[in-house]
Amino acid sequence: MINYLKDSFGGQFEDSLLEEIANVGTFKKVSAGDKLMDIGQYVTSMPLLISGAIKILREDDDGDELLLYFLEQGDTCAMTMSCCMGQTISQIRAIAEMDTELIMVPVQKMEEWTGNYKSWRNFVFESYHNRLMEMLEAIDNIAFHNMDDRLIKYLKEKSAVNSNKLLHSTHQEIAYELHSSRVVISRLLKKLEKSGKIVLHRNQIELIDL
Amino acid sequence: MINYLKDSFGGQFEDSLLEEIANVGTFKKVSAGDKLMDIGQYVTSMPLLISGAIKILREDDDGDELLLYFLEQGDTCAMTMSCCMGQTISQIRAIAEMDTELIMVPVQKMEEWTGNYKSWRNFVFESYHNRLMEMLEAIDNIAFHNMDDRLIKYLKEKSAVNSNKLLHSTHQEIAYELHSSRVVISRLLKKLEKSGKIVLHRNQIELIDL
DNA sequence: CAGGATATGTAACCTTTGTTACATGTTATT
DNA sequence: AATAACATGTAACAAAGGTTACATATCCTG
Repeated sequence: MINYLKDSFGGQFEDSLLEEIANVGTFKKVSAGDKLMDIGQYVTSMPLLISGAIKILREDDDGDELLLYFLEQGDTCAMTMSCCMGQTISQIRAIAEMDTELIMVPVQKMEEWTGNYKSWRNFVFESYHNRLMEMLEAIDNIAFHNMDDRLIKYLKEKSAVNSNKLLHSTHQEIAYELHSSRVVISRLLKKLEKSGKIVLHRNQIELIDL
Repeated sequence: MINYLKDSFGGQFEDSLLEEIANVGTFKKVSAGDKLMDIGQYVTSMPLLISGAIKILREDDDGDELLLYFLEQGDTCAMTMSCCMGQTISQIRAIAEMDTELIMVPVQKMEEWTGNYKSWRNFVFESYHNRLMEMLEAIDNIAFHNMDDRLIKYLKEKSAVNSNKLLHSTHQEIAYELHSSRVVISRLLKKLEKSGKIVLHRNQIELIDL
């Protein structure tokens, strides 16, 4: 486990902290689509991402979803930390975007390290910072941009996270994550295809020139 | 100054920390409408709110605004902290909602206290938590609710922050903060008036039964 | 008090997005 | 191969919100 840790977090944590994490943390593998956390659940450990990616979603009262951002290697979930500290329930849903490896650290340790390790403190603050920035970006997207722009951005991000120009998504799935409807997404995708920016297949979207 | 501090933060900080804050902090009074921070500015001190309220806004490339949330007594600006730590520029605009008193603390101290005072650490984390939750709420508003609901919520919040059922706002101002247009806001306000929930005057809106 | 600036009311129209309905095509199951 | 389940394409329509234009009312200032 210590090697995994060094690969993903070695630059920023002292060896003694890496050892501590390795001692109390548990290694975990999840498959694409697995639900790691849901709205209303209590949070008892925080994840450190070794590989893969996790998508973070918000849901409204009617069960409609909205993709907020992705977590990737070296990230952690600021929401989790936030909830741990306040002993409150999760406000977000976390779903593995692909097969993902992570290390789960019990929340008690988190508090302890925050007092003892400056590097951990910085990591936690930086993590909060990153999440706040991603939330701002999410707000920019929905407040200031039309669905066609949001769709393009979504496709690009999905492609980047998966390191693949070929996306395995249905129109319905995209509609869920953008909080829109399937018909609207199909319409806009078709427009993008007609302008030569993508090619549509069943269950797949090929990014050509976005 | 120490007395102001005790009133607003006494419950959570040790006396020794309160004294330190009083020593290095500078007391500041701002008037309603004053701009405390703008997008792109460097951040060199963090504000602790003693009284009044500050509204936090996001702006897009075209200069259109969106109200994110209010800061009130006992709050601080997580964005500021976030920016201080990372030495980055502000991503938000802060404008005094009313006459406001605050204590400005130099950012260097902030880092130091984070190591030395557990109560300060908790305050910082709690602050991050609160801001993340408010950002989520802002996202819920714009993503999941129509303009009429958002307007009602806006009026209620504004009323609560100002402790006043009579709001001194023009339709144009409201349109800015909700990122809409004056005509739309006038239309919706008129609808609310017709259903007996508010009464409209020039420069003023009276909340009756929202 | 005349004239300009500001605030509001309202109609007509347009664009974007969402909804309903149905057709067609593809995949999986039996 | 027949059938069900799923994915996509598309038309027709509805609703929300944005835009333009103009009328009217109120306030401020010289």
